[in-house]
Parts: sequence; C-alpha cells; structure tokens
Amino acid sequence: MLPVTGIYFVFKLSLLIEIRSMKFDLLAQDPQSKARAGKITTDHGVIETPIFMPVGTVGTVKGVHQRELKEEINPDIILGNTYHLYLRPQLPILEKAGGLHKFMNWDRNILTDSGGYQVYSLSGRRKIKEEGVKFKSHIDGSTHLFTPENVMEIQRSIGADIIMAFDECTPYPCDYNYAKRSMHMTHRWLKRCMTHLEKVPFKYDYSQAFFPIVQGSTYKDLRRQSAEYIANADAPGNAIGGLSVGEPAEELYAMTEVVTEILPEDKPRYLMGVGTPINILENIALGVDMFDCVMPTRNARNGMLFTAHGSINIKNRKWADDLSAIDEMGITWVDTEYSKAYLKHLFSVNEMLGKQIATIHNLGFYLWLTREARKHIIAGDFAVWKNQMVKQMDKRL
RNA sequence: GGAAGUAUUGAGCAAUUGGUUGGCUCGCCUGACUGUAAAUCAGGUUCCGAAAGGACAUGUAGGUUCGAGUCCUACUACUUCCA
Repeated sequence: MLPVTGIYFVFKLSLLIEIRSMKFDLLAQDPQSKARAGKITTDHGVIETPIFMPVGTVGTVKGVHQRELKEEINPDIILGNTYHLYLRPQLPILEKAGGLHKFMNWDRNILTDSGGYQVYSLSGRRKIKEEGVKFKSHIDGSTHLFTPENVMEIQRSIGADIIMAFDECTPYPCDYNYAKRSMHMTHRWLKRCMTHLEKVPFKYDYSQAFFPIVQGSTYKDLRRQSAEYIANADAPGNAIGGLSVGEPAEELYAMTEVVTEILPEDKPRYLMGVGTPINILENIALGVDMFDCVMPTRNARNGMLFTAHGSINIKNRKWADDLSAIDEMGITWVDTEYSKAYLKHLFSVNEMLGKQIATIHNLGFYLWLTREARKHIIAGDFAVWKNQMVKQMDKRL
C-alpha cells in the first residue's frame, strides 16, 4: 500500500502525463498531397493512421460480434457515444464493469463522442444555453442537462482512450451569425472542458487523451479562427466537427483544407462523421488522419454495399439470380463465401444474417480502404492511386 | 339436388342513409442514409405516357336512378350447411 502522499504523487503525475499520454508519430508524407501516414500509441495499443473507426454507439458495432470485428475487420479503434451510454446502460453499471472496454469485451482503443452530435441530431428535443444543453431523453422523455463539466465526468466513467470536447454541431445550412456565436460558445465550452478535466482523475488504470473540436460551419474565416483557437489548446489530437451534415462535398473539402493548413502537423487530425469512401480518400489527401461514420454499418443494414468498383443495392431485383461472389476482391471471408443472390435472398426474407454479412463486408472494405491508403502514402504514390480509386468507386453497380 | 352467404388491385381488408374509392396494411419495385431517436425512412405499385396528362375500373351481363361498390334480375365462381 502506498502512503497517502504517494497516492497524491501518483495522482499529480497522472495529470501531468494526461495531456501528453497519447503519442503520435508521423511516419510518412505523400509528396503530391497533404496525406500522411502515422502511428498513435495509447495504453490500449497502436492505431495506424489513416484509420477508419467503426461506430459502436451503444456498446456494440451494430450487427457484428466482437470476435468478428477484431479478427476479420480488425480496426485498432472503435467509437462509443456519451449521450447514449449515459442513458443506457447508465454509468453505475459501466463503472461496476470497470469501464466500457470490459463491459463490451473490447480490449483495443475506444473513442467516445461527447454528445455534441446529439445537439444537432436531437435538435427538436433539446435547448442550448451557455451553461449547457438540456435534453429530453428520446427513450422516456426525462430531462437531462449536459454541461462541458459533466460530459467530461461521464466520459471518465465510460473510460474511452480518446474523449471528445463537448461542442455544438451546427446544422447545414447555418446562418453566419449563428455559426459565429455557436463557434465562440464551443470555444468557451472547450476551456471549461479542459479546466474541469484537470480536476477529475482517470477512473481506470489507463490514461485518456482529450480532443477539442473545430467548428465554424461552412465559413472559411470562422473555420480559420476556430482552427487557430483549437490549435492553441495544445491537445494531443484535434478534431474537425460540424461537417457531413448535408453540405455538398466541395464545401466539405474546402473546409477541411482550410483547417488542416492550421492544425499542427505533429498531432492527429480527426474529421468527425465522414463519410463515403470517396469523401475519406479526398480528406486523407487534405491531411486528415482519422475518420468515423455510420455509413458502412447503417447502409449495410439497409442493403447497400460499398466496393472498390462502386456501390451495390443488394435489394435490387437484378441480383436475384447472380450467383457470383459478393465481392471478388475477397477482403473479408464473407465476400467470397456467399453469393450476391444469396445475400439478396436474405434481405428479401428479412433474415438478420443478411445484415450481418453486409456489415462485415462494408466495414472490411472501409478498413481495407484506409489501410491501402496508408500503404500508398508510405510507398509515395498515394495521389495517383487515390485518383484512380475515386474514379472507379464513383458509380452504382 | 336444396338452402344460405360471399365476390373491390399480387394478398388481406376499408368505403356514412345510394353521393368523388383508384383508400389502408402487407407484398413487390425504386430511392435515400455521413461524430446512429435508423434491421430505418421516402416514393411508386390498373392501363397508355418520359412527363404534364389521359383512359378504363368494384366477378359477368343487364336493370332502377340525376347518381350504383352499395338497390333489383340473371348468370358464373367460391365458401358453409342440409340431403
């Protein structure tokens, strides 16, 4: 047993380590674009970037067993959601389990979104004030107040390796003055998040890295201003939020370009909520390292498959007698073990296995895509490869 | 052989006393989905037309009526019951 002063010392030390606990090594830079390959190291292992992080909102990547996720899809990190986990199963159970990793039996990295996206997606059920956001639970209508402070505490209890600042994700289109006011509030909230984090120690025996979020809607001057503010916070990694909310792809690219020019090179950059395979490649070219999106999982459940040669709506009649492999490339085992006709049949009769197969395929493809991008960045021919891929993926099969 | 009942779209059903059925659910077809209120949602689904729009429509054939899915007659098919 440590003496009380010893515990205090360890406590202080952990706070010092916190800001720098996560390590990021930049390994390669593409000569013809801003794409980079890197390596993030945390207490739960290595994250090779660029990376796509599957979304597991409520403690599961929907439709995939952890074993399949780990062994077949093999991502270094997945997402959880603060708002959803706070409502269910609720913090006491997560704490009793020893954090989300143990609760869901996932021993690699986890990142939790702060609930900032729910400020956007549940806009009809919440009220934003300077103090925080009052939500009406989508489950039972009960009222809950999220503040920068308690969101940090909740994320300590969930115990993800990377935790996000509490922000407002603005809608699109967004009035300039609203975007500006919202951005400043997100900045003030950031300060409160950081101040409060220093007061709340880690709950488990590993550290957590904190990422602030750039806002500013689709306005370049606001994006620049926000990127500078966020860069100044000197966090271990930085995120770009408020995009992929309905704006045209060109606006998305224009905003990430402005922002990645300002965000520090020696820290990972995370573009939140993006996107289509093409969106991802284009943003890697603009210097983004981390992505997450519900598309591969949600669209899989709705019958859409992403492939290197375009997307497929497996529910379409034309696949009914197509006995060819789901995807000849065979990235995951399901791609060659099952035919398109069989998968279409499973969707027709609404068997859950169809959704599971489609999810494994899509996630396998997304992870393949970012891994392949990484290889080409290291090999130095990313730009050429990317242009070729964008061209061939931009169609419906 | 007799009696009763039923007949509306691929299926199952709606439609106030006779007063605009192309109505609903499912199925089918096609979209959409970007830090997950989503195994969800939207549209289409008689025929012709790309569309605007038009045509024909309540088993078949007639009848009554200003007007019939609804009332009357015959026929056909099906269901149930009695022989």
